[in-house]
Amino acid sequence: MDNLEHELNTHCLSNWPAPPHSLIATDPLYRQFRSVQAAFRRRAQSAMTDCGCPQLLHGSANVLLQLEEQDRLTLTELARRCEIDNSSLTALVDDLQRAGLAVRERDPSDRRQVHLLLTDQGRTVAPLVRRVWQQVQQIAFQNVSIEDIEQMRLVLQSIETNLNAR
Amino acid sequence: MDNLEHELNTHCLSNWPAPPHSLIATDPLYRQFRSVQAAFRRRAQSAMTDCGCPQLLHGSANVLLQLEEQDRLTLTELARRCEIDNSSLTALVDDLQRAGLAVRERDPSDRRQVHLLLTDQGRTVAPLVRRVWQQVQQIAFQNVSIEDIEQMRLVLQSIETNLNAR
DNA sequence: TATTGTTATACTCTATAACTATA
DNA sequence: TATAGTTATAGAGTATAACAATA
Repeated sequence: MDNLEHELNTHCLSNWPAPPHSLIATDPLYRQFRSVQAAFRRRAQSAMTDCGCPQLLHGSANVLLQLEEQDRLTLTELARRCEIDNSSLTALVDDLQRAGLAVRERDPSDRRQVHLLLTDQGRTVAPLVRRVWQQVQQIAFQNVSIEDIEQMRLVLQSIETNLNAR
Repeated sequence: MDNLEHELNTHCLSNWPAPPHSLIATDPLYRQFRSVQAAFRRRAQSAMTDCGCPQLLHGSANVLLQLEEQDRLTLTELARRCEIDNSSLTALVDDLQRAGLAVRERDPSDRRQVHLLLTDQGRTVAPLVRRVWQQVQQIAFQNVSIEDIEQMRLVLQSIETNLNAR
C-alpha cells in the first residue's frame, strides 16, 4: 500500500495543488452531471409521450434533430455530429426508419455511402420534437438567468476541452 | 399530424414562451452533459489504473467514497446517498467486496439489514481514490476560475431541482 | 403485511472487432 | 488496400418485478 501511496504522489499529484475545500468536500461534480443528464432524458421522454410524439429513443430523437438541421447527411457524418461511433448509429437510424421518420438512400455515385433523408412525416415531427426538448430546457431553466446559463455553457465547454485534451 | 400539432400546442407549450435563439440553436445542453460526464468517467478510470489503484467500476468507487464519509451504512441508506436503486447497488458492493475494500455485515438486531464496512485496505485506498477524482476535477477546471465553477454548481443545482420537481 | 436485500431480467447507450460491399 | 456501413458481441449503468428472509 505504501507503493501505491508513493506511486500516486509521484506520478499523479505532484503537479496539482490541493483544490479549495468547498469544491471537493461535497458532491463530486460528476454526480451532478449524471443527475441532471438523467433527469433531462426522463423529462424529455415523458414529454414526448405526453404530446403524442412518436416513441423514439432519446438517441434517435437527437439524430432526428441533427437531420433537421441538415438533411441527406451520410451516416458517417451523422455519427460524427452526434459524437457517437458509426456502429452505435445503426440502431438509432433503424429506430427512425421504423417510425417512418427517415429513410436510408444509397449514394449512386459511391455505393458505399448511405444518406439519411427525412420523410414527410419526419419533417413534420422534427420541429415538434425540437419544441419538446426546448420545453424541457425551459423547465430546467426556470428561475435561472440567461446570463448564468450562457456562462455555464462556456464553463462546460472549457471542461469538455480540458478533459478530452491529450 | 394536425392532431399531433394541436395536442402539442394545447397541452405542452402554451405556458412556455419561445426561448432565446442562442440557447437552442446549437448544441442541446444534454449533449454537453453527456460528453462531460463520459469524459469525466473515462479520465477517472484511466487515472485510477495509472496510479495502481484497484480496478473498480466507476460506480463502486463512488460507493467507496460515500462509505469513507460514513462507514457502516446500511445498503438501503447507501443506495439512497448514491441515488441509485437498491438492486443497482448489489453489483457495486459485490465489486468492492471482491476487491477486498469492504465487507457486508448483517445487523444482529434487525437481521433484514446489512451494513457495509470498510476493510483496512478500503480505509487506505479510499483517500487515494478520492484524490484521483480530485485530480480529474483539477484537470477539468484548468483555466476556469473558482467563481465560475461555484456559480456553475449553483446553476446545476437549480436545474436539478427544476427537472426533478413535481 | 411491510421492509431489506438479492436475483432475474431487460433496456439504453456505448464501444470494439469482424464482416460485406464497394472503391 | 482503404472506406462505409452492418453485425455480433460485450460492458456499464440503470430500472422493474418477483422473491426470500425477517420484522
